[in-house]
Amino acid sequence: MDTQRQHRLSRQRKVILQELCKVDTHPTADEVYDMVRRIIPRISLGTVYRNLELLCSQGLAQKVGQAGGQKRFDGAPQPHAHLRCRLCSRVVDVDYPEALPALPEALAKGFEVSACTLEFVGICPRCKAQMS
Amino acid sequence: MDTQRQHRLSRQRKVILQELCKVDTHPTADEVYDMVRRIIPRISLGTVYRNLELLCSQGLAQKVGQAGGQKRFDGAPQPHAHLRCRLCSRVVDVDYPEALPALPEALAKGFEVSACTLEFVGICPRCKAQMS
DNA sequence: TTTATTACTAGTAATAGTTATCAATTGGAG
DNA sequence: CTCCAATTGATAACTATTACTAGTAATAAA
Repeated sequence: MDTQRQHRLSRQRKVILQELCKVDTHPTADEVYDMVRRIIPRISLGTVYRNLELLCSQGLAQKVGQAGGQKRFDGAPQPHAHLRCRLCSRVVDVDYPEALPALPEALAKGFEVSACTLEFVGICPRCKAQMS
Repeated sequence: MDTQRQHRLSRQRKVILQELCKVDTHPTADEVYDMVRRIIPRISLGTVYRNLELLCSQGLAQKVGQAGGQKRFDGAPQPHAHLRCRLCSRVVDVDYPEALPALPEALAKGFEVSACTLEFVGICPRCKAQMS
């Protein structure tokens, strides 16, 4: 564990976070790559991956999406519910009215719980139309 | 869409489902492969993947685990909450007391919602101990 | 029963997404 | 400015998963 390690705010890192926060489409790594390349044309895909991972570990972003599927990133750090399309994998935010549920200590099986994700799965309007 | 396609219950498929249902450890595809190989030594990994995928699509199993991470499979078809370790990726079941939350129609943004996953994320006891 | 058709399998090759490596560059503390 | 660890771009390597293929087994049709 290198908790000592310092981080710097490179131009690349700043732009990646800015662009990620601009959208609520939960882009994949290479969608972020495309967005950032419009500003820093010579940025490399590896840098994008590296920074998205770092931002997640710092709690400035989070990963969403299907287990096993391609990663998608969310620039909103506070927890909120998601709605995922079973067919096209698109993820959209949902304003879940109640607070996200908490887990009673007694059921946590010794885990130190720090977060909770709530995801609804279904078919999005676009895919539903295409199935006609 | 080949909704017409018939399915057969091959020995391989039957054993894969049986073995998956025996455990509550949410194994990865190649953990299932190891389990099944003790019974059908010459089974191929591709067959395991193919059948796990099919079982999920039939609602006889489900995928769990971290977005973007390695797939893990759960032989219990009814929805239930999970507890995932941030460090070792292990997933355990949790007896979440209340019914899983539902999403009001008005917030579904046109999605046809068919499922909901609730996952608590944290550090498992084993990893917590190792960090000392 | 034979024949035709379809689903399935093992084995293997191919793919896609992601991570690791490394020499060169850069941010930021002093 | 000077120095050095953090970071980068480029590319290679890796790993989980999927696709392909020829052969086999199950079911249906004749």
